[in-house]
Amino acid sequence: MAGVSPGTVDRVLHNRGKVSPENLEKISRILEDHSYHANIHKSALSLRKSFRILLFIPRYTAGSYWDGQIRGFEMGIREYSDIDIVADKLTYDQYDVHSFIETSSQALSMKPDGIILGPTFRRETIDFCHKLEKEKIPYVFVDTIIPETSPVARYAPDQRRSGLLLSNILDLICEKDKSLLIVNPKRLGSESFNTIEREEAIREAYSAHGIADRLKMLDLSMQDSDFAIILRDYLNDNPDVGIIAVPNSRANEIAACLDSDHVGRLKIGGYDLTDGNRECLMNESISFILDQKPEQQAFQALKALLSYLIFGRVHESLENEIKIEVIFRENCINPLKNT
Amino acid sequence: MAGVSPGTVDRVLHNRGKVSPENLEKISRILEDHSYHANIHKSALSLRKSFRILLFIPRYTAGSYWDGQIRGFEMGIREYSDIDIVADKLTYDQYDVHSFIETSSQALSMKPDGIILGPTFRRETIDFCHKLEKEKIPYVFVDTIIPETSPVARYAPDQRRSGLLLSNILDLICEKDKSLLIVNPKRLGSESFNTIEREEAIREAYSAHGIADRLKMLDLSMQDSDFAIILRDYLNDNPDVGIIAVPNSRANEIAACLDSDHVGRLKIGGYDLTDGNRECLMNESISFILDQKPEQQAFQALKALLSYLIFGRVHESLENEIKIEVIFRENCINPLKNT
DNA sequence: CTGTTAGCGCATTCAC
DNA sequence: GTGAATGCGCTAACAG
Repeated sequence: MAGVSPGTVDRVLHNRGKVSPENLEKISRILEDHSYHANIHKSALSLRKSFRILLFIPRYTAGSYWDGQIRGFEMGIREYSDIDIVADKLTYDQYDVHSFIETSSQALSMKPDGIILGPTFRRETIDFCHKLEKEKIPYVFVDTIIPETSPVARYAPDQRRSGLLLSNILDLICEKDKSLLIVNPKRLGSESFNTIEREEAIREAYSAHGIADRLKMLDLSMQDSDFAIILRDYLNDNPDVGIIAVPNSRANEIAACLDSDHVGRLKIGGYDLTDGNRECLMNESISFILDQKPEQQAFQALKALLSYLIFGRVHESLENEIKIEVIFRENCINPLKNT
Repeated sequence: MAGVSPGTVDRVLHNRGKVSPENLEKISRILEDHSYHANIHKSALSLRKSFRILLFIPRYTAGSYWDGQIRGFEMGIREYSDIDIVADKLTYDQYDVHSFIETSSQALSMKPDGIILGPTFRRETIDFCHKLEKEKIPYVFVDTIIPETSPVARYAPDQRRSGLLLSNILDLICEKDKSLLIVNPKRLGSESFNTIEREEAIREAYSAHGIADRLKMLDLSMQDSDFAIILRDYLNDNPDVGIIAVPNSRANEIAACLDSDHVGRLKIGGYDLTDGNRECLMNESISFILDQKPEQQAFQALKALLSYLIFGRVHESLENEIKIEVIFRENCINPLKNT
C-alpha cells in the first residue's frame, strides 16, 4: 500500500532505522490507520525459536487454588499449540522459605526463556527477581505482586478490595447489630501477604465506619488438634457473632468445625473455589466464596509472556487487576472455561 | 512415527478409509497416546478457505448487554486474525417481529458460512433455523436457547437458575419478614422468555418454601410517563417491601425512580452490567447485578463456529452453560477481558 | 536506504 | 499408500 517492499515495512515495525523520513511517515500512517497488529502465530513461526516457559508456584493438591493456575496454564499451552513452547513446572513449599530458595536456584539453572511466578516470600522473591533480571529472563507475577521488582506483567486481584468485598457482602447478609468474626486458620504460624491485606482492609473499613467494636478476630492454629473446640467455645462465649470471614482458602475447614446449631445461625464467607469449599457451598454450610479465577490468571500470564518474548512487549496493559468473582450455591458451576 | 506418509495419517484423521487395518491401528494408537489435536490455525490455513461469519442479534446501544456481545465477537475476530474470517453483523428490532423476519431473510441472502444468533421470537426463530438447516448453514445460539432447533453449539446462562440466584441473594440481604417485589419494567408490552423464566423460577421457589405471601409483583410500562409515580405510590402503600428484583436489564431505571428515603431502605438486584447499572452500583442505589457475560458468550460462540467449520465438529461440549457472575460495587471493574 | 528472497511449521491435497 | 507441493504472514539475511 505504501509502494515499498516488506523489508522496509519490517524495519519500520521494529524501528530498526534505515528508512527514509518520507517512507517512515507514510508507512506509520498506514499502519496506524489500519490499526495493524502483527499476528503472534505468524511472528512466532517466522522467528524459528522455541520458548521455554516455566511456571513456578507453590506446591498444590488436586482441586486447590494453585491447581486452578495449573489448569489455566495448560489450557494456554493447548491454545497456542502451534507455537513451539516447551512448558515446565516447578513447585516449592510455601511454608518453607528454604524450599523456595533451593527451588528458585533450580529454576535459574533451567535457563528458561520466561517465568510465571506465584510468589510467597517477599525478600527472597525480590532476590530471585533481581537474578532473573541479571539473566534477562522476563517474568510475570500471578496471585500476588511483589514490590521492588520489574515484571513484564502482573495478574492478581486487588486484595484490599477483595477484603472489602468480603466484609461488605457479609455485612449485607448480616442481621443488624451482629458482629463479624475474622477467623484465621493458620498453618505453621506463617501467614500470606494476601491474607494480611484482606484482614487489614476489613479492619480499616470497620474503623472508618466507627463500628470497630463489632469486629472480632480469632487466630486458630490448624496444628492444634483441638482447634475445633477452641472455635466452638469462642462462638458460644460470643453469641453476638453472626458472620464469619475466613480470609484464606480454608473456609471449609472452619465450616466443618461447626455443629448444626451454629451452621444454621452463622453466615460464612471465604476464598477460593477449592473442592472442599465447593462442597460446603452445596450443603449450605458456607454462604459464598470469592473466586480469584486462578485459571484466568495463569492463562493471561502465559499470553503476556509469549507476547513479550515474540513481540518484545506486552500488547495489553501490564497492570491487570483480576476481577473477583462472587460464587453462591446457584452459580457454582463450570470448574474450567476459557476465558 | 508410524513410518507412513502424511497422506495416510490424514485419511485416518478424517476417517476417509482406504488405509490398511495394520496402519489404521498403528496410527490410531499413536494419535491416542499423544492425545493429538489438530491445530485450528494450521487446518484453516491448509483448507485455503475464507469463512463468512454473521453475528445476528437485537439492535443495541453503546454500553448495553448486546454491545457486550459485539465486543466479545470482535475480540474473537482479532484473536483469530490469522484465519481468513469475513465478519458481518446484522441487527433487528427486538420489539418488532416484522423486523426480525425481514432481517432474517436478509441474513439468508448473505449466504454466510455460519451464524451466531441471539434470538427473541420463538416461532419465527424456529422457522429461520429450519431454513438455515436446509441451506446447511451452521448456527450457534447465544443468550437464549430456542427448542426444536439444531444449533452447532449454545452459550447461554440457565435463566431459571439465575432467577433463583437473584432471589436467594436478595433473601440473604433482606431483613426477616420483609417482602420481595418483582418489578417488571416493560417496553411496548413485550416480554422476553428470559425474563419470564427468571420470574417463574422465583415464584416457584417462594411457593416451595411456603412464603408466597411475601412475594409481590408489579408490572410497569415504561411508556407511561408517570411510571415513577406509580412505583413510588406502590412502595408507600406496601411498606413491607424490603427488596426489589428487576428481572431484566432496567434496574437502573427503577433505582432512578426512587427517592432517597426509599433508596436507603430498599435493596435492589438486577441484570446486566450496562453503563446505567454500573453507575447505580457505584452510587449504591443498586445492591448487586447479575452479569451474564455477553462478551464471553459471543467469544465462545465464534470459537465453536470456527471449530465446526474447520474441523467439522465442535471440540468442547456443545451445551455450554454460561456461569452467572455476581457484581457488587467492589468487583465492578474491567469492562472487558479475555476470557 | 531499499528490494528480494527463502523459509518457518502443520495440515491438506493430489498426481502418481 | 506415497511424497511433493501448497497455503499463510512474518522475519531477517543479503544484494544492490
